[in-house]
Amino acid sequence: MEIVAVKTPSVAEEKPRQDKSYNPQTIEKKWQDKWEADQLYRSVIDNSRPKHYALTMLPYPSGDLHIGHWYAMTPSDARARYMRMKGYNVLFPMGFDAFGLPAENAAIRDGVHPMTRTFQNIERMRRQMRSMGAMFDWEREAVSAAPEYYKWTEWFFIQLYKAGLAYRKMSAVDWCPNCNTTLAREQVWGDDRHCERCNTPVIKKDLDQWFFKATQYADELLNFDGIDWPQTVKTLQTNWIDRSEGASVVFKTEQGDDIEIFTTRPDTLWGATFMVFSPELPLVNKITTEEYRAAVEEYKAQAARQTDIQRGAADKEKTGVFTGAYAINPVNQARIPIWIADYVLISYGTGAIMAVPAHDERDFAFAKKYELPIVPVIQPEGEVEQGELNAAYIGNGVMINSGMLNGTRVNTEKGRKNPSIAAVLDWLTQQGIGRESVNYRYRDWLISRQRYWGAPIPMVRCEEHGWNPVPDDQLPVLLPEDVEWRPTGESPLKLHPTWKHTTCPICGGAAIRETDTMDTFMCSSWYHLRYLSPKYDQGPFDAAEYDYWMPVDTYTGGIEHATMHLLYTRFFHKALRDAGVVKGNEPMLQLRNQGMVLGEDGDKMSKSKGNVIAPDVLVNKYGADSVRAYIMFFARWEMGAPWDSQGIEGSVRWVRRVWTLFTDPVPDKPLASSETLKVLRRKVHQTLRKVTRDFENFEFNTIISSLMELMNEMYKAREAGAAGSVEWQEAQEIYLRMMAPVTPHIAEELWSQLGKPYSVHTQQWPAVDESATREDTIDLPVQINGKVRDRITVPAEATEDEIKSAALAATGVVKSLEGKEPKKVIVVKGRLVSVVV
RNA sequence: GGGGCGAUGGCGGAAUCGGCAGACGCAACGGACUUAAAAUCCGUCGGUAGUGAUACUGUGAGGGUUCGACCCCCUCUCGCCCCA
Repeated sequence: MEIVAVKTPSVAEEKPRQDKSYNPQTIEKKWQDKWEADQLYRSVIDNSRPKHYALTMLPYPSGDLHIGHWYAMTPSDARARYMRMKGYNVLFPMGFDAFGLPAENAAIRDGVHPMTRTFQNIERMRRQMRSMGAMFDWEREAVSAAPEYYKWTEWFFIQLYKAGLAYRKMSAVDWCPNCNTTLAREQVWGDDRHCERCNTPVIKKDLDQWFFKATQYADELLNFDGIDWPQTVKTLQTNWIDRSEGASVVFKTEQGDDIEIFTTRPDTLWGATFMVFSPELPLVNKITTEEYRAAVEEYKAQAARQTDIQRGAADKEKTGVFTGAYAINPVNQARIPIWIADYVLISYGTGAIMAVPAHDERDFAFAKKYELPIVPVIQPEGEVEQGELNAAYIGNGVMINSGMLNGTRVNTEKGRKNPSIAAVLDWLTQQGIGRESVNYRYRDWLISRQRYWGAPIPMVRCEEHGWNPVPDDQLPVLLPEDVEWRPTGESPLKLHPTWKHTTCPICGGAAIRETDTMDTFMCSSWYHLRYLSPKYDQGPFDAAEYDYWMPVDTYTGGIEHATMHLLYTRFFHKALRDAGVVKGNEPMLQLRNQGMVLGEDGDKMSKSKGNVIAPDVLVNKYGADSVRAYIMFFARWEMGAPWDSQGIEGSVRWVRRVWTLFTDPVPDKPLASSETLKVLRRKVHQTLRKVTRDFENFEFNTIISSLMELMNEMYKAREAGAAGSVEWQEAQEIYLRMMAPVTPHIAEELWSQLGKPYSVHTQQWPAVDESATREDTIDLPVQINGKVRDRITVPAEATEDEIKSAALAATGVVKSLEGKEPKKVIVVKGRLVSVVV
């Protein structure tokens, strides 16, 4: 018999918690319905108010809203609400990134059509999102898999094509044999180069594919002027593009074909004693001599098998084989052997390098192993003679063995800042041997996917007229609904009996449609534009809406998209700008990244680990307000942290204690002293100042702490008889307005119970009364040689001399000084007094 | 191997410009209420010594700058991310 140990939560645990009077289930439903009926969150153009476009990354409709979605969305929602109360006309839309592999893979598994599944999932997630109480304007919802959306994704493809930014090329691409599709470079992960979706190691495959000329924008993408983005994202994008300055130099081979190489160190050209080609370089076949052909073929086969391991890893032993061929070093006519080695990658530069073993570590290791010549061309300054090198020399010095450029200084600067490089660049140009050039690791964007569930690439090919875009009046090219799901490696659209047959837009003759679909990053590169006018059919967006709302003022989402979505969308915007479709240089002015919620075990949440936290269960148990509060409270937003099921109790208590504070009958007490009321008012305005600053800075956790602190003070003031005073009333009104962005439902309910006008969410954010925040007296610690020995209380406006004498007169100070004369007394106003003896 | 980010009580975290380290919360412990439990309320809560006031010590480790360092500088250890 099987023994099954299942941890089922007790029924009591799952049931909504009953409370005397606070019942989140009731009030949350009540206000959500009212807000919707009143269209409280409709955002319409209003030229009398400044606009604020707040955007949070749209989710993929995977089926259920995850706690991670809440973590991303509720603080963004709270801040959007805060901005609205600050007087901005706020747009905070939501939608779904609805094309993509998971739905199609599920269809292959169980036969449910991706469209059916996707739209069912969207319906469920919409419902779950409503329970969050977010201020999403659902009238502006956009779904990328809907024909009225992807019509314009196709249209954008055509605009880029017409602008000369889309082209078709046969190329070796990363191919996932499990997903049966190509992957962009950033969709290939890890040391073993696996597919980001299914973890299968990728292989290389040659296919004819569509690309966007993203590299044309490489330099502009490196410029982040005018946008407030986290330094880490800027660094990640900069490293991803990886611009390097150097020279392109043509080497002749004895077999006839020239080969151009890129080098960042043209000043070491005279030390190039051999060349290394990538095994995949087509030229290898041509130059390999008969004597070496067998060895070369064997090495190539071995290298191809190793695509799944780290070929270029620094700690890996370098291997390679000689091709039997020779090249001529153009600077000194030296005859140098050509090798192939797997540490030279076909994807970087031209797939071939000049090897300078004396001054490059990898080349040095290679030369030592295969006993190739090593010729030093940089001599450390001051040294006259070098023995045999036992390591590559990388530092400063002067050029030697370099003909007429001998004696030129070499430093460690890159590009023209290095005098030796500058001199060689000029010399190369003058001699016509090479030219100054810039190389990027960044590649053009591979758009084609051999899958069904994506936006069709709106191109047709005719024997006579080649590739042409589908005319605008025939857009969208609709996906056929009746397709076969067999994962064959061909696009399902290709196997469809009729779909691909069409006519040529030029001659009207028979033509064939492109049967690949677009990378879904194409859909998400412009969704912020579709939100502006999701039902508009004269163009991708309504120009009036664009002019009012764009650019996005605040964009929030995960940092994992740094080199993917966030880079694509910047490229896309710039390309559209040049195609005359949009204005401005950047789509999103301010970016902030949230961290990740981990499982309670500290691991990434996953179904297989069983550590997934379901927000629906929490909402049912505690109410959305408490869940929202805890999400904002439990970690630094940009850091994230493991979930803590016990920790949420603190936020639940806070919400309930606020309820009690506002709804319990006023205690029958004599009115509090004016001092008590003054202290209360001071705390209220100090808290308001802090909360305001924290909202500005996305510091959500301390917003909640400050509100908890103020609540504790209000409880004390209430005990002291503050209730009923003007100060108490002000405290209540400010408190609810501060709370409204965080816990919108309870704030609205208590606001209405106070008899204040609907809605709390359309109230002005309260203004800080700076005079109220000032303290009358201040406590200052007095340090003697850096150790706190006493504390003094002085009037807030005390002068430095008064503070000094008060400090020296303090009993603890006198005792510690033991009659010694202080050498120096430092008074830091409002902070402390430091006495040095 | 290179680059980036980080390390603060049992836990999550706070400390705005170099100025009282540990706000706020969780957990734990003690108490009140209750027939009892839950909930609620009050209190304690970095470590060591002490009945205690208090003293010493303490922000990954070691050093430096400074009247004063979680914060700035140098070296190192560990963790995460990106690139090789």
